Amino acid sequence: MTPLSAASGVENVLRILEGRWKLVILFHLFGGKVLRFSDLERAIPAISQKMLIQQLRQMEADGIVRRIVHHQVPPKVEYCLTDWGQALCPALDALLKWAALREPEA
Amino acid sequence: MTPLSAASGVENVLRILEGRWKLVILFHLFGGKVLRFSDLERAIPAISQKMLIQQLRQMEADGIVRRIVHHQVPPKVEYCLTDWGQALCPALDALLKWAALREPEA
DNA sequence: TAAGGTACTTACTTGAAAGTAAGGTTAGAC
DNA sequence: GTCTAACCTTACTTTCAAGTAAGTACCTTA
Repeated sequence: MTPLSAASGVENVLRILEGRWKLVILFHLFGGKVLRFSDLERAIPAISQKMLIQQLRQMEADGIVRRIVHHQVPPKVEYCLTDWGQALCPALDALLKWAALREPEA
Repeated sequence: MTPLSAASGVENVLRILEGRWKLVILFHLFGGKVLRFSDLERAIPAISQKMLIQQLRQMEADGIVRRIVHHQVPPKVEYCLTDWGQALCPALDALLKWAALREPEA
């Protein structure tokens, strides 16, 4: 395993997490929660509809979010994490623990 | 711990890793290696001097890289990871393991 | 004296991500 | 008949990281 291959493996992971709003969305869905589009809008007031859907679509394409459409009028669409998405939790925890290791600066 | 505070904790970590070249540099320095500026240039041929130094400076400011200046002519400057920087290794491993969990697509 | 090695700086350009604002579809409620 | 709710789409602008290219300082060696 060369430095470059290891780096690109991690880069692929970061690319999944890197959108401006993805982590916020992720943490709102952690724990098996199922939320409607409008629930997410309300939960994240600063996000625009365009960004919300853009991030959700990317996360869906990346396989961490599942989109459930109920064919109704008015529309009802729900979002939740896939199993793989849920499995991110411990890895993110490892990052937080690492951050906590930092020595307080002088 | 709200979804927003957890997300921003992780965002702070990602900000440290997010530069275009930081992970490559990081993996070149993992394992206690000490490299000169020119060693890194040679190890990462695609990087420009400007980017190399920019990323190194940011990593130094973030506390994951240590810069050692030897006052000589021609100049000699060495870079290595801080203890905290080394401690990133298991956390990045957790991300790689998560990536490996992904089910092969149908 | 001039050529070269090392570690930078500086000025300018480019491109992708994010933000802003407005429009579109559908069907039942009034 | 037009209003509203819910979930988007589209067009345009802004911002910021990254890329390119050239220059600088310093002493040494030929």
